[in-house]
Amino acid sequence: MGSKESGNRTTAARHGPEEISNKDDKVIMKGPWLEEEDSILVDYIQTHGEGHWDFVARCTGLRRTGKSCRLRWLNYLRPGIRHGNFTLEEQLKILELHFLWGNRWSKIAESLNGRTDNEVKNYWRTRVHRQAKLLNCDVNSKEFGDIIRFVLMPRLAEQIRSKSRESSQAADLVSPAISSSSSSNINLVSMDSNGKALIMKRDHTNSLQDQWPSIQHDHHNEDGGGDQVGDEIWNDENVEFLRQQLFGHDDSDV
DNA sequence: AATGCGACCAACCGCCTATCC
DNA sequence: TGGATAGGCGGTTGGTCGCAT
Repeated sequence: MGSKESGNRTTAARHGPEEISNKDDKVIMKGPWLEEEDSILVDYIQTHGEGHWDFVARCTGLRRTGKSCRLRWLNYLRPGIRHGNFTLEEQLKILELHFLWGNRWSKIAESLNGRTDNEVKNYWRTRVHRQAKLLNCDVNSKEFGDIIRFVLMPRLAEQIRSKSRESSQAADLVSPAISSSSSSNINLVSMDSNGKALIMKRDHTNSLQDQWPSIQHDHHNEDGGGDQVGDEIWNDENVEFLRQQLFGHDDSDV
């Protein structure tokens, strides 16, 4: 995901696991997993299947807790896991689904092929929180939620559409964003010819799905993904755009 | 070259729920 | 029915890296 480190990160190579005695005086390992531990776990699960994690930990002789084995498998070793940068579509989907479901990371992750809840959560807590801070907003505030839904998301949708057009791909991606559930009306957003957001009040009787069909992701990269360098929604251009929408002027000191 | 700082992310923690006995 | 246990999930921590100074 991040540009700083990616791929098969076995941190134990740099800083090994630590032995801890638990309350039963059994030694358990904590910290980064060793490659050897990984292969033991993978071998076991390929033979016996997932589940019964405490049993797995005991049977394999891994001095890990069942929980630790489960986490390592689900977040790292499981087949089909994709690491690397989120694509624009994935980032947009995260914003959309977070609006719908809140911090239901595992539920959101289910909708993103090969991504883990941990990755989605980390994305939200690093990127989104940071941008909220830069915009002087509380990430949980209605103000920030609105600016994401009514300004950033339609803008991204348009960017994705143009990109799809460019690459001659079908791109029936996103319809206008919808307001927070706390509001009695639903705000519909579109953009004027200058790219300025137009926020309109809507009747709340229209269903969410009617107004904003789900983003389609069939076309996204299945073979490793996250390779679209530069597909960062929080780029300078978009952040500046958000600032202008929020504060109505070019204020890069905010 | 050394240092400080922010970003990133793997792994752990603690709570909640489901299941079993 | 209720206690024990395992699994699942969201929140948090801490190590590492890259960049700025």
